[in-house]
Amino acid sequence: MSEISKTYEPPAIEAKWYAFWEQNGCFAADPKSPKPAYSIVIPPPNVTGVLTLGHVLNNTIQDILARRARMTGHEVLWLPGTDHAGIATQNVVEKTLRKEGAMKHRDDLGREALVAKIWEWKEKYGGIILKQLRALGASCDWSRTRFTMDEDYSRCVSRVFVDLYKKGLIYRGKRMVNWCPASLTALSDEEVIMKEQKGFMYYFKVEVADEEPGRPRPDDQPRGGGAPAPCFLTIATTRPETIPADTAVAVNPNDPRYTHLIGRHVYRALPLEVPKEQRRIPIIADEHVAFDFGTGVLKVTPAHDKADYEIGVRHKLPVIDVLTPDGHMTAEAGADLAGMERFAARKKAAEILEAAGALEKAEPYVNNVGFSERADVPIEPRLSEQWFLKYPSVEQARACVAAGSAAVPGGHEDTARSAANEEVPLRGIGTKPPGTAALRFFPDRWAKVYDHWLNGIQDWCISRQLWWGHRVPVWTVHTRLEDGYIPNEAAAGLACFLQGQRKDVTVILQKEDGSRLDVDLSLEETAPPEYLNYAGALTILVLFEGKDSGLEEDLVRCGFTQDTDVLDTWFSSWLWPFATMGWPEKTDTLAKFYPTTDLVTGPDIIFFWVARMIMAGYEWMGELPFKNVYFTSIIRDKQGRKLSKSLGNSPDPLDLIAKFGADAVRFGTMRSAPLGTDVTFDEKNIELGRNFCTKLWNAARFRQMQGGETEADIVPTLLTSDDKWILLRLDAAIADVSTALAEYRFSDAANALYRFFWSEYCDWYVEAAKAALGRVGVPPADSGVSPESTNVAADPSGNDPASTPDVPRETRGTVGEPPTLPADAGRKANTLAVMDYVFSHTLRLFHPFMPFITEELWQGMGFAKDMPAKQGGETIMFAPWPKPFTPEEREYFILDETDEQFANAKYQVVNLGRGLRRDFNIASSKRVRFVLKPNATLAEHETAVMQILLNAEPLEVNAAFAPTKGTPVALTPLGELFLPLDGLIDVAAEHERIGKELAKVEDELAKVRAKLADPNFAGKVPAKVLEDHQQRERDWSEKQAQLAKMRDALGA
RNA sequence: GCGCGCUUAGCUCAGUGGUAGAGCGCUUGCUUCACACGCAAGAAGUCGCAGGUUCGAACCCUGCAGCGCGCACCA
Repeated sequence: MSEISKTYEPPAIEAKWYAFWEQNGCFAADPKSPKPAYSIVIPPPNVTGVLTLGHVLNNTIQDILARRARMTGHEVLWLPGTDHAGIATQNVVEKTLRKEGAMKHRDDLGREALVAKIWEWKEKYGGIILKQLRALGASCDWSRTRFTMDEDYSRCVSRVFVDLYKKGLIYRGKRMVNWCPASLTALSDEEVIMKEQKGFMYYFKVEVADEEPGRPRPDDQPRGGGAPAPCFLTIATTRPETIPADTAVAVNPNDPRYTHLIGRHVYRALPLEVPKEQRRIPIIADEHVAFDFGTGVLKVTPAHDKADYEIGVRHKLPVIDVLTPDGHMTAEAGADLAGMERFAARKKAAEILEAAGALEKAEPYVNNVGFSERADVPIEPRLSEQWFLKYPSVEQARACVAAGSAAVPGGHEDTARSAANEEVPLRGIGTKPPGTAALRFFPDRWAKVYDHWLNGIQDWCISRQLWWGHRVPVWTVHTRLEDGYIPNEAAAGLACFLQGQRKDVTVILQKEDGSRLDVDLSLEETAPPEYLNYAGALTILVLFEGKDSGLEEDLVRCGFTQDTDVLDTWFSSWLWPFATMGWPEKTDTLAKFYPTTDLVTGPDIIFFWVARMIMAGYEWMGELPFKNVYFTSIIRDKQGRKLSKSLGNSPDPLDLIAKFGADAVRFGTMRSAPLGTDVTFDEKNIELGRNFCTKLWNAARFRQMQGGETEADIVPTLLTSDDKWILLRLDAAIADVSTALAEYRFSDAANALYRFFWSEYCDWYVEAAKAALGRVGVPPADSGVSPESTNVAADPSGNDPASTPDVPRETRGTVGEPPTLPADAGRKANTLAVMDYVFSHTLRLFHPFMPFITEELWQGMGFAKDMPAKQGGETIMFAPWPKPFTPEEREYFILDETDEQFANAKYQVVNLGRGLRRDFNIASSKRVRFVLKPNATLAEHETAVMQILLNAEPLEVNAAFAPTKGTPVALTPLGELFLPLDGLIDVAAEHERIGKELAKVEDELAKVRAKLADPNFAGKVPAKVLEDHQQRERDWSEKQAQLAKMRDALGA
């Protein structure tokens, strides 16, 4: 590290080390490795996507997990890749093509040409986000990058489709689905987002029909109290434009207002030009109708409402469709509305009703409307022919999830994680008995959400009317079966051949009603009676996995056509954990790395992806695809809004990396994103990360300036109280960070590191160490002795004041001015050794969070040289993860609480002295005389440390000090600390100052005494608490006595 | 409607029964020879409200209010 700049300059260093890691295969996962496996699959970002802060958060966490796992001796696979993201990608490319004028509508290009264009686009832009992940430092095994439309992957998709079809879980049917009029495709329930919409509730009346034979008109038949029955019914609706599609009016069978009308008819209000008699629709009774909503009369529109469709099925109502796929009115809606866009038509329909005198009122109304997740337009319930899946392995998926983090026993390293694999009793969720669950969610509250969803799932609509995606692998021909023969000989012949010769091809005969005809065509003569008995429409379906051009040609020649739909993107994503590892082959990779260890993803795709992956894992691998799921925070802006491109509140992470450095972005993000809560993005946090990198950099620079050998052995007998203090603080930090990481509390880990390094190591230890190091650049008094020769006559360590002999170099009581402070060579070397020890461990703790700067310093400071090649010698990536001291190590370094307490007492003296400075307006840069009247013997070294930290000149230690009346003084754990102010004494001011402090002390004393005086307290409190309070009482009262004495000494 | 979460310093948030914390911001003083992306010292909180449990509650329980989210929806 020559020519070290004052600030850390990331770009060159990041590029250098990333290339180094990649070139040296540091990210590569070896299935043959004897090390235990750790694996994680990336949630594949959209192939056309660019990096967002959400990705930064998510992938930094994954990288931290992966990097730490390498350091704890695991063979790590972090598998990267991208998702073809059907609708999103096709939208993006279509939009671009339209903008370029290459087409107006996708039909202008045609399916093949458009798909080719999207592939071109993918090749050109598909790698962007993966490159951006590299800039972040992600340690993915790039050689294994997968794409959900890779040939192998596509084969997996068609394979599971065929498998599910054979299992009878996939079926095609005409159903009400969520239709997106913008993307022109069906959507799954999960792709619909309910949003509150302001609109109107329209009340309109319809005339009850004039009578059929034998029935009186309603107004001829007064009920009960003699009030005439209405000849009009009033109906409330938010969608008047669908009136032309109404095929009934429904009331609750138990609603006394309307029971007498059930079975009669009304005249539908629209379209006006249709003769009245053709608008007659029945009044039916259905339990679904609520008494108290609207007027209690429901218009039934089977074509355009899910619930109405079901009513229609129950009552065998006709279906009239008045909406085109792209959301315009059809001719059936009537001349006034035909061709209009649906929302314009709504207004128009209301106007028509009003003009006709049928509209009673229109009240402002807020209701929830389903929106298409991608296109952000209201969806239409629409009756259409789609493919559906009955979810597989639902019961296992429900049984496997337990509550997470809270149940983790405290501990380091792998305790928490291995607990997940064992049958430890965990806090269960819902009805699950503890111990049966194998999968844990962090934070655990998502388990409930997951469970709730699984409880009520509906079949999954998996077909999409798009072109970009996996085409449904089903070829069909429609024919007939007559007298046991299929007239379409070519098709029959091919089907027969396939069923007999091609075990990899599934041939299914389907009857008109959708049921299967279970027949082996190759054994025609022994066909079962069912085959011979059935005559009628027949569909031959051919299913096979992967691509087979020869077979496809044959199928086309014989009149088969492939289904035109593609599959929902998630129908491929749910296979991600094993389809990326070579399934269905039994690969080494699967054997070693499946099931994966952790999954890190956003809670927004818990249903889309997580739940379905769990089912797929059980269904095809027989076990869970991962052991722990960490749900990331959602990042919001300062106004609490989600970050989004359209709002313009989404900073480009690449800009942030360029401005602050990748490590700063990573650290800042992690520090501010706690487990389980949303996080507000603030560039200040990234700035903090940058500042912290600079601090780390400079602390390293300071160490380098001291010279000396790197990582010399520590001589325990030479350790000062400061040395022992920092070693113990390091020990605590190692434990804290390790535990926090094991429990997925990344922000806690980052905070622990920040606090340790900045507030403890830099603020106290480095400053205190300057006493032992002497002045920078000035050779120690006995230079010439090599630093590692620790046997030279050295000052005994300062932790035993009583045994401190005369130290000739230093003047008694007053230490010389700092610039000439001499240092003992042995102690200096030992201090450097301690610094190196702390530094090398700290860098390792930091590495998962800040990979670049830690590698640079690891190599630059020479720590790598001292390690075995594969354990830190080549890169910090494989350096062993620090462990807390063993009891033996504690004993070896002679670490105990006394040293820690003494160091703390010393730092308290310093704090109090600095307080005096402040109170008397003495600049911290000005060296002033302090006098400590000690309450015990102090070693020279300890005095020197306090002198440096106080910036005192001199710090006089004088047990017999007799201050001028009014000299400012502070009570410290090591004695009275005076700040003599020659000639500037203000007795009154000092009197007031002490009076204030005394008041504070007396206040505290009163509080603790009140507690102790309460007989309930002493009687019921645990012994430890009682002792603490008693000690507090003693401390406060001692301080009170001293302060009172000081005040009295000042006189009135 | 059901469920979940949040409410602590000006801001963002830690804090699972025993003396209220951090970062940012603010105030004051410092070009102290690693670092002004820094150092030092400060000011600043009836811990959302009301009850309860307890010797003791920011913390546990109950209720309420406000904010956010998810699920289900009645046209």
